[in-house]
Amino acid sequence: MDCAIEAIAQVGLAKASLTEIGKRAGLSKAAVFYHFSGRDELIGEVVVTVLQRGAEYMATRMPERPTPPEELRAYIEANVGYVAAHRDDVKVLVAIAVGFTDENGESKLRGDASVYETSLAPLRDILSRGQADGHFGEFDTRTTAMTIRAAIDAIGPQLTAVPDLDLAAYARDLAALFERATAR
Amino acid sequence: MDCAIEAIAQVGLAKASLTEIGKRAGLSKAAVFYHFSGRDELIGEVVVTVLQRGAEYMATRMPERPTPPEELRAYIEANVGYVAAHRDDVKVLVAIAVGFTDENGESKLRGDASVYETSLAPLRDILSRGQADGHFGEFDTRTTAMTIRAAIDAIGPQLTAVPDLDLAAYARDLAALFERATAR
Amino acid sequence: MDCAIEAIAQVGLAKASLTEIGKRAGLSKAAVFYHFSGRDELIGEVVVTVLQRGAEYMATRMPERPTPPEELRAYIEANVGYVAAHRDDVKVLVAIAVGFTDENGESKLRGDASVYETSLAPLRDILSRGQADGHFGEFDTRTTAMTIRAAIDAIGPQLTAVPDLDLAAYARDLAALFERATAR
Amino acid sequence: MDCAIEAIAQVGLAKASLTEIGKRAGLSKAAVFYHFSGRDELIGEVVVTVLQRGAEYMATRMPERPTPPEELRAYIEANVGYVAAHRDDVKVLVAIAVGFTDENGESKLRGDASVYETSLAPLRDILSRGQADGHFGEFDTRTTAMTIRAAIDAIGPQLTAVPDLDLAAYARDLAALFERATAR
DNA sequence: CATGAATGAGTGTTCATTCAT
DNA sequence: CATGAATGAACACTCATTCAT
Repeated sequence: MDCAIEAIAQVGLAKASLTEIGKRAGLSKAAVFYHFSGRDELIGEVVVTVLQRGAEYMATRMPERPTPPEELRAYIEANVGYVAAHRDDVKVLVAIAVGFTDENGESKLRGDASVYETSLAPLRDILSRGQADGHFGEFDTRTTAMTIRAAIDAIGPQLTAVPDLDLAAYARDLAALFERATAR
Repeated sequence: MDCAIEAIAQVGLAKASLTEIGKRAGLSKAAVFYHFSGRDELIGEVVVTVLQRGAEYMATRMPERPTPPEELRAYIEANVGYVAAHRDDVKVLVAIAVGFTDENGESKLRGDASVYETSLAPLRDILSRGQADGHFGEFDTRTTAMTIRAAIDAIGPQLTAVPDLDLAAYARDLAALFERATAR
Repeated sequence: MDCAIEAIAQVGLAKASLTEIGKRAGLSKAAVFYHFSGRDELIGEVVVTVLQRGAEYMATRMPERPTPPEELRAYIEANVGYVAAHRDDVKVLVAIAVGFTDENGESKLRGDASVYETSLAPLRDILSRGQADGHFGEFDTRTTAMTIRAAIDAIGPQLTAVPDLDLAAYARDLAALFERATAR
Repeated sequence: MDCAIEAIAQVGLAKASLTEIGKRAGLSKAAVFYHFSGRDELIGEVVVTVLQRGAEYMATRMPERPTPPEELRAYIEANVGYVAAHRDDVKVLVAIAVGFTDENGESKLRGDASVYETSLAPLRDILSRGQADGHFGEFDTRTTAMTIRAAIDAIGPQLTAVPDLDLAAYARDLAALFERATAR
C-alpha cells in the first residue's frame, strides 16, 4: 500500500504499473496481483487509505477553539499542515482524481462528486456561526468556503510544479488573507 | 490541435492515444505523426495553444482600467467568464500538468513551473502596483495571487458537481471577497 | 474428481483452472495440488474415472441377447443411453481428447490411438458373428463398426452445439438405420 | 489466415496463441493484431474461411446427378475426398466448436449451432427429396444426415491411427452402407 | 501530405507450480 | 492435510514509433 502511494507520487499514476509498485515492495508483479484483485482495486484502496490517514491527522490537530475566527485559522493551519506533512498523499489524490478515468473519461472512483459538498460543509458551518455571532461580516458562505478549500487544494498541483514551496509561510499568509476577507 | 484538446478533455490524457486523436481529425495515426515529431511534442503544442487562446481571450475582455483594484475586479470577472466558456481547456491543462511526466516523475513540459508562474505573473503585477501606489494593503503577492487563481480554477470541477451554478454571482462574490482581502 | 469433471463440463477445459476446480470442492488451489502431482495428472485421472464409470454403466445395461442383431440394437441403445445420462462425461472426454495436447499437438493422454481400435473390437465381433450365422448381409465390418461408433461419438460435439437434442429418438432412429444397413 | 489454421491444427486451439500464429506467418504478434481486431475475431474468420473453402471444394466436385440416391453417393464420395485432402480444416473446425467458449462455457461463435445445422442442411435436402419422390424409404432425415456426416468426419482421426487406410474402398463401403440404410 | 504495414516494449491479467508453515 | 504467499512464464492487447510507398 505504502509502496503504491510512493510509486504514484514519484512516477505518476500512468507510469505506476504493477511492476513498478511491486519493485518498490520487493515483490514480483504477480505477487501484487495476489494481494489485490486488480489494478483498479489497488488504486481504489490507495484512495481509501490516504483519505483515512487524512481524517485521522485532522482529528488530532484541530482542537476546540473559542471563536469562529480562531476556528477558521486553526482549520487553515491544520489543513495546510497536513498537505505539508503528506505532500505525497495529496499528490497521489490529485493524480487519481484527474487521471483515474475509464474510456469515457468518467472517474472510476465511487463517491466522486459528493466529496466536494462534504468537504465544504464544516467550513460553511464555521463561517455561518461567525456571521451569526457578529465575528464575521456579510459575505456568501458558499463562495467563501469554496475559495478557502480551493486555496488549500491548490497546494497539491503547486507541489508538482514548485517542489520547494514554503508551506509554513503559505499557511500564515492564507490565514491572514481570509481573516481580512471575512472580517466585519 | 483542437481534436487533440477535445480528445484529452473527453477520454483523459492517458487514453488520448494518437489513434484516438487522429480519429477525431479524420486522419490516420501515421498522419498525426507526420504533423508532429512525436506525442510529446504534440502535447507540448497543446499546452502552448491553450495558453495562447487563454491569453487572447483575456486580452480582448480586459480593457484598461484606471486603478489596480478595478483591474483586479476586471481580471476576476474576465477569468471566471473564460473558465466558464472554456472548461475543456482548463481540464486539459490540469490533466497535462499532473499526468505528463517522465519515468522520474518530472514534468515533461519545457517551462516546468513556468506554466504556473506565467499564469500568476499578471496577477502579481496588479497586486504589486496596487501596493506600491497605496491602493492595496500589505500582504504576500504570491500567496494572494495563487489563492485568486485557485478560486477561479476551482470553477471547472465545481460546474460538474453543481451544473446550475450562478457564475455572475460567483464572480461578484469573488471580486468582493478579494477586495476586502487586499484593501488597505 | 467430480468437481473437476463438473468444472471442465461447465467452463471448458481451458478455463478449468485449479482455482476453479478447487472452488467447487471448497478447497484452495494448493490443496488440489496436494492431491494430484500436477494439472496433467489430474486431467489424466479424470479420463480414467470417466472411462471406468462408462464401462460400469455399459456392463450393467447390456444383458446377454440371443442374436447378433439384437446385440447390436442393445449396444446402440446402451451407448446412446450412456451418452444421454452422462452428457457431461462425454463432453469432458471430447474436450480432453481435442484440447489436451502438448506443444507439438500430440495428445497428452497415455493410450491415445489404441483406444480407437479397442473400442471398435466388440462391435466388429458382433457384426462378424452376425454375418457368419446369416443374420447379417455382406459388408465390410470395419467400415460399418466405424460408422456406428462415429454416429454414437458424434453426439458429444452435438451436445455442445445443440443442448436440447432428443436422445431417445436419436437412439431409436440409429438402431433402425443400422438394422437396415446390416440386414441381409 | 492459412497460418492460423495450420497453427490450430498442429498445436491445438488453446496453444494457438497470436505469437504462435504470427511466427508461422513470419510476423510479430503485434502484426497479427494489426490485421485482426482481436483473437476472437481471428478465430471467427478462421471458421468462415474454412467453411467457405469447404463449400467451394464441394461445389466443384459434386456434378449434377439425376436422382437423390446418386446424389447421395456423389456427396459421400466428394466428402470423403475432401476430408482426406483437408484433414486440418476438419480438425480446426472441431477444435473451435469444442474449445472456443466464454467463461460460462457458451460457444463464442455467432452462428452457434448453425455450424452444425448448416453442414447438415444439404444432406437433409437430398434425403427429403429422395423420400418425396419415392427413391428412399421412411427414416428420420436429421439422424441419418448426422450419421452420414459423423462417418465422414471420423476419417480424420482414423487416418492418424491407420495411415494406410484405403479411402477409395472406404468411400465405396460407406456409399453402399447408406444405400442400404436409405433404400425403400 | 498521408497511409498501411509492421514492430518492440510495455500493460494488466491468468495460471500452474513451489514452498514454508 | 491444507493453505497463503509468491513467482515465472505466458497471454491478449495497446501504443508510440518507423518506414516504404
